[in-house]
Amino acid sequence: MTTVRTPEDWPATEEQARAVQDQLRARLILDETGPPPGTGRVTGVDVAYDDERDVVAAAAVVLDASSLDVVAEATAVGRVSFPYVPGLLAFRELPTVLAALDALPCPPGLVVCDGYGLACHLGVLTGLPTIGVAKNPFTFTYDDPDTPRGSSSPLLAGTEEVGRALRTRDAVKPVFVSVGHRVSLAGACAHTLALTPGYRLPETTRRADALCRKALRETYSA
DNA sequence: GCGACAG
DNA sequence: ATCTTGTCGC
Repeated sequence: MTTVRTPEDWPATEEQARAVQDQLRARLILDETGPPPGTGRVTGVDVAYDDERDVVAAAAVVLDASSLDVVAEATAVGRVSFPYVPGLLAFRELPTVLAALDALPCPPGLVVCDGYGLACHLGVLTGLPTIGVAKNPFTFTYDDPDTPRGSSSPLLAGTEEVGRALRTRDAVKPVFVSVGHRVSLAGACAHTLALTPGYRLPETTRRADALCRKALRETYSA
């Protein structure tokens, strides 16, 4: 119910993919604050691969934003539709993620993605508010944030701030938060902190990661 | 030009 | 992402 999928969104070549991404960029909404952290629902999405068999499994796990309890979940399995090309991850991951989101019995609320452009791409395609939380800085640079949880520092592409390195646990490697669609960077960081009461990574991505791995396993045992 | 790089 | 054992620590 949230999917918008047209043929031109899923190009076969790198060149076409870049052209599609350039088109989608114009539809990004970056002037909204986003939903208040701790309210409504928050959904994590993730995918697991079996490159041997060319299979990809995606999961979407919906949490109550206040309690962080799981209120719904769905999975989808498909074929790998695009190679891993840094900068074009969305074309590899999103087809199956969209299928998993479609299979949910309720609206997902805010969606949390692993990685950078994924959240932007998914947000534009679905209209949903999205944010990105990555485990690595990719090609960007940053200075180490202060030790306490909640500290952050700019994530930079040259001099442009493209996100924040955000400490979610005292003295532990930060996560890398970026905006997706319809949520400010400050809002994305606030959501990330609300989703990390006990671990470095957001509960959304932890739950989605576990579920897509299980879905991939069960693809063979069932 | 080459290498590295989210997942 | 995935391949992979044990190990240190709360």
